[in-house]
Amino acid sequence: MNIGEAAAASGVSAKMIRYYESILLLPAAGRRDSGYRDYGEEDVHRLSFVRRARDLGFSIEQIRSLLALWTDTGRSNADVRAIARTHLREMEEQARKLAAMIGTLKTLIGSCETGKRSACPIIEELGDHRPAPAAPVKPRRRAA
Amino acid sequence: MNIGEAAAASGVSAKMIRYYESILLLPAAGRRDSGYRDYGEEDVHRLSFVRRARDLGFSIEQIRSLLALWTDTGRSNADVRAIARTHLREMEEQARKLAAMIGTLKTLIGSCETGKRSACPIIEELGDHRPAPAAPVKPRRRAA
DNA sequence: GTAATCCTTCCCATCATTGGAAGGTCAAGC
DNA sequence: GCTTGACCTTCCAATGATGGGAAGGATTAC
Repeated sequence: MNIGEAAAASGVSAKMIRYYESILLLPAAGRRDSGYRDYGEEDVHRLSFVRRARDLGFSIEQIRSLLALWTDTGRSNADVRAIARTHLREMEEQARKLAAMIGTLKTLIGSCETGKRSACPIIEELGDHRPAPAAPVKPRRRAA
Repeated sequence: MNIGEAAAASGVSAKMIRYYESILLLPAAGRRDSGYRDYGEEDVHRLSFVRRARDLGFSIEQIRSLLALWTDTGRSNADVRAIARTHLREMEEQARKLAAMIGTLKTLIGSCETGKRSACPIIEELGDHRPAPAAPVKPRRRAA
């Protein structure tokens, strides 16, 4: 099958398939006389694997490792788990930060709701930390 | 003060300050005879505003709107809330997806933990949806 | 006066993905 | 046959936000 069909079958766009091939995430596809790339069951299978991994938020480099483990029949589950755990920690950290941002925003929106005109804390909070020397300013040799 | 000091005072890197100016997020800074950019209290204030908004995950375009509202003394709290709420919804959606991914990954890691060699579900799940004709592959003439 | 540190502009890289242009190929209808 | 249009090819560029670095001028501490 050609790249368009492989794309439809795997859920990875043709653009992305070519890109993945170019960065050597995927082996170079076979070619027909016309120059068209030719894909088989196995290829679609691998593409689907990549698609699922991307959906789970794995980076290309992580997927590269996972693919190697997948292909390598001698891989150990421990190796796979290690990659997954690392990624899990990253995602949990990301979730933590996101939750904090959401909390702050909710608070601000809530206060703004009840506040009167021109006292919206979203604006005030963002802008009015004036006394802020804020950052560890290395004095530079005087100036200002 | 020059750009380095403004950067330290606001928490926005000099690189970013120049970038923000180039995309017209910030007004062009005044220049000294030397060509150096010159910043004052007001500028640092605005930079801090941007910094805080970025920390809350607002996009540059959203910050552009917020800055306009901030500058505009006639702005209404409702406008500000609208932007904040939109952003909040986006973040909550993002958090939802992230939580789902984390849940899936945790399950996979957990199963892998107890599973025996070469039966790691992380690999199996990702790859073994083999019976997959997977997608409705109509003979030809289809888009991805 | 000199050396160190700042500043300036400009270009490049990232990460994953999409868009488009220019041109070749395939499968169908007439 | 020939046309049509969907498909494929490669290459180049852009996105968003940021960082890295080069080349050269300005400022400042000593």
